[in-house]
Amino acid sequence: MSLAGRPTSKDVAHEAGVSQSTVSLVLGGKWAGRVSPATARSVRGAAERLGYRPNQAARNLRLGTTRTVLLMVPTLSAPFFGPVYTGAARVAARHGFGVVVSTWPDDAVGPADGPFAAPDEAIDGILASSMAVDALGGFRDTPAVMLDSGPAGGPDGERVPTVDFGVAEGMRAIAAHLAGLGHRRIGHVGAVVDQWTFRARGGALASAVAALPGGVLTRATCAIDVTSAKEAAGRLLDAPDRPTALVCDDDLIAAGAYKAARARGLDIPSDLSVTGFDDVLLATALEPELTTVRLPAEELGAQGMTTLLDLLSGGHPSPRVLPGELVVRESTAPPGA
Amino acid sequence: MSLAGRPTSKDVAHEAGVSQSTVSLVLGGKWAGRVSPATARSVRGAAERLGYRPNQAARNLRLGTTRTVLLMVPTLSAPFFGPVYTGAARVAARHGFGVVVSTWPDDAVGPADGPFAAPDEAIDGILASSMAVDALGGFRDTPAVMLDSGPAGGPDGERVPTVDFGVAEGMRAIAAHLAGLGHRRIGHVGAVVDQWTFRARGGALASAVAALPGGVLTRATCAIDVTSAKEAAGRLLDAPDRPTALVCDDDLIAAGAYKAARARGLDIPSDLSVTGFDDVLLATALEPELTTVRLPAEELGAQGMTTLLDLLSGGHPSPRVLPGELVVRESTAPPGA
DNA sequence: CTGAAAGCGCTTACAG
DNA sequence: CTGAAAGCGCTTACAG
Repeated sequence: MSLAGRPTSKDVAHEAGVSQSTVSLVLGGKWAGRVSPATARSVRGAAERLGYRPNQAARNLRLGTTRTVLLMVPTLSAPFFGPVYTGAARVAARHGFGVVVSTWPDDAVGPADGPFAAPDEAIDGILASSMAVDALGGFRDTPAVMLDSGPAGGPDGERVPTVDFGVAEGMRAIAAHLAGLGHRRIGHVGAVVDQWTFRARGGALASAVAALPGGVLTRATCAIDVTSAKEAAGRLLDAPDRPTALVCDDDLIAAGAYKAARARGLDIPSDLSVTGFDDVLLATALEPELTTVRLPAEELGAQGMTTLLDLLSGGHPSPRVLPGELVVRESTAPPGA
Repeated sequence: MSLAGRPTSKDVAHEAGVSQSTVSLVLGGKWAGRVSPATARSVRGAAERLGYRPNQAARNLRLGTTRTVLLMVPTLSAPFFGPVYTGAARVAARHGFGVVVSTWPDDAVGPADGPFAAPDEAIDGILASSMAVDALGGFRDTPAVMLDSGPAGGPDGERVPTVDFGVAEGMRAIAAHLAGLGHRRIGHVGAVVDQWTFRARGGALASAVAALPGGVLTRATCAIDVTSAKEAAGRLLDAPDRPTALVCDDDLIAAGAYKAARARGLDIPSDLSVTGFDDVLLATALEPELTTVRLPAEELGAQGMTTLLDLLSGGHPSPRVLPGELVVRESTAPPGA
């Protein structure tokens, strides 16, 4: 065993009484028809006994790969992206890959290579989540998978594998829930963020309300923060024929809508129904607890990594869609209940 | 230039008309007195022109290091740890280090090596955040820095460098704020989590109230979730001589306290003052906005990584304490206001 | 002050 | 079916 304490393939070879090549073949799973089953077995046994783990640096050097994937997210401070990372890192680890994160645009060094600067480390692939259109500009040559960025994924309509949430379907579930309760005048508090998911949410809601007999949709937009959301929701509530339900693009926006309602003496849900989107921790911390659509964030990361690994090994993964789930809590009720 | 498109130190050597060794010496910053300034300058110029970036895999293989640090956190789903990672990764990247995350105990494979299983990848060091005592058991031989784990950091009282928040000081600020408002009967809704930070919070509050003339402290504990917190706060509010202020160990617990108060028809802050701890997004989403102590999570990660890097290069970093900041919002007022 | 050479631990043609 | 050898790109004694 090497002095540093960590056994190498040479040690395994010595222990098993074979050559280093044979060890590599067996442990790399490429021995079929090239090494006798008995030899293979003894190599495995030796590796096990020694607690051998291949040196990734050597492997990477030899293969010219890094076994590192870059996850690009808008921010890690929003509660949504922690789980995305967790899911991605979990499946990456199972395949001996590491995940480094870069946030955008915060950490971008400059616009030289497009929105993103080249990463410090060399990487094998990119997982880009919730990006604005064409954000991937500078990385045309690196295998990439786009998450939560729409089925058209990729700059210039190039085919990039995608994993998305079924947000339109989720929004339709909210609209149906509200319609079933008797709501007809719906207010949409939308996020002014240049991301596919918000366009999809807005579009789905508009169609659903248009298809509803007597349905009327009003709309105000805001940034995804409580103050801005409160102000936008207030505009909707102060209009004549105020809506009986406010559909918010995000749970945090719903928190702002709560404040706007309370400031006007409106009770939730008896005077006003409110819905969110995402189902983050906040949803059950609010009072009343928020009716919203749960988006499986960790699953997005996991499926995204699975897709990227497939792509890296030469596959042609097809687009995936992860359904959202309507979670009915206490913030919705029949109008004037 | 190598075929793959990425220049190597050989390419730089050729471009500058020197040997590979000289390139390595210059770019590694070890040329003082060994290479002439003129040569050094020309090497730098060549590297710049070619856009040379050293191959980390080769460097790691040669040096026997991985330039990878493991960040261990209880979970990435709590809003606190995303920023910790961000801060750590930011300073790591500046030094060519990557950060991999493992959550505990979720991802632990088994108790064979103590609470933590050996990581898949070889690593150079560990950053352990908010761990229970002795959680580091299995890693005695790896350089580690403990974050948010108390100044006594490390198993068996071994000296492990630490970075902590000034939570006692923060809790004293809350107590002083409440005392200044006129509160004497204080209820503590504490987290039943085996972490230093919560013991420190509880201890500091107990001392502060004990030192307050006429001060009376009651106490209930709960898990860090809204339902459990609501129940614990309720017990305090239902006791005779109910407290006029509830000091909560965490912002999420404060959200539960809000619910307990409302369920009893108590207005915040006129009937009851409530404080939180951490200042996560939730604090301003609640109504009224929460008075709390801001803990610089991203700074914790950044300082922790700085400390670990210092340790890895042979230094003896001394413990650091990051002060928290009292943020007074709308959830506190004089009793009976 | 500068260069030739060894070697980190792997994988993969190549030869037998 | 198995082994000897080359080489990935670095850093660091060592020789000059």
